[in-house]
Amino acid sequence: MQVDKNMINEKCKKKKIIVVVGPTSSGKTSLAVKLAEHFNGEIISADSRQVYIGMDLGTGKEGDSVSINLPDLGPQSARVIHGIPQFLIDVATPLETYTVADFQKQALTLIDNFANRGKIPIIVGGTNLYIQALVEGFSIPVTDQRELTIRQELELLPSGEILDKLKVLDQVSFEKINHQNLRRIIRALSVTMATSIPFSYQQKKSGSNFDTIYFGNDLPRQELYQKIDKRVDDRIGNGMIEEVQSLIDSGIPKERLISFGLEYRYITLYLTNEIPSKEEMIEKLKYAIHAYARRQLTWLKNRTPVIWVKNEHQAISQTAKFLAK
RNA sequence: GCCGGGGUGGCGGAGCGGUCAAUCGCACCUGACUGUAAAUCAGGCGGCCUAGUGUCUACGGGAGUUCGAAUCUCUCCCCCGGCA
Repeated sequence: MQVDKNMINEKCKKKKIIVVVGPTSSGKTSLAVKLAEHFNGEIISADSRQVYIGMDLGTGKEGDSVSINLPDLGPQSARVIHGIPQFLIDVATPLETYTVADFQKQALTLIDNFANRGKIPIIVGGTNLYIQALVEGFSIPVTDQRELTIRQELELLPSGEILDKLKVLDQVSFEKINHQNLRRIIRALSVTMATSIPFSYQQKKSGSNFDTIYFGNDLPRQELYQKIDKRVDDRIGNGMIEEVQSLIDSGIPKERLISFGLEYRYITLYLTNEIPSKEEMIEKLKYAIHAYARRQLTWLKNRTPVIWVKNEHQAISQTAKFLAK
């Protein structure tokens, strides 16, 4: 009984955060801005590509680019829409590697800062891993130079050898991760080797640090695809190809751009003639984005309790209840 | 009109007498996911059901040959190229 009471107190102490998720092109940003306006919030972007400076059209950054001086934290780059700032945009160069762990740390810092200023944190973005890591408090296995070196060495080995090693050192990961998925197999092995602790034992959750409500815009699949296609056409018209060209010109390696996926991948392939025609590139890009949207939905479907809304009014009334409780 | 080539699943495209409900690619559907995650990877994909070495309808239409046809023959329809 006493335990129960503590748990309730604990729960009440948790910070409330609002999270807007959903597939690309589903209108997350505008929903988030509406909620922020309505409930005195500020936005943290959870988008693994919008963090990069100079990748604007291709990632769909919106609003005016500004620098905001936050107490204790100093100047922060942000984009402002209708007076609402969005943080964690333009925080790294495309040559730097920005990871979930960076996001987790920076978002946590910002949430504290928001709390001090009486702002409700609204997390919006398509990178579901980032959101889950933040909300559920993933303790992410350490990566240091040693681990990176081991990883690079492993990448040169034949897959059979890599699998044999993993089987010996971390049976759980060996069984859990699909053997074709070398990227994840190698990461599990390199962490295990670098730390001498099986990767699978290190994937802990500290539990939810927050009292969280999730929203997503509910859209029929066909309508989603149409919006995606239109958005691609519009952005091409607005100079997205030129943006990628200028990234190439500024010295970002083609392989790096290709590794970003979607617009950066397909446009780079077109600019380097690996995809000969513009029409073909655009078609492939659209289909790739459809597939990406499906992956996002799969993720959410099986692990996130999303309230799917038809319009912002539904989200606003649900949020009002959530904040009042 | 004549001479060639061709009509296969939502699309592209294999198959050219049996092991074909039909290789493969695309679209589409489903799933995995803890320091690259817009990444990386896996499965499904004619209908039906008691879900199976089950059943039905299928390779432009029709008629044949054959134990057996998407595969051979005839005929009709339609496309493409050449000659008129």
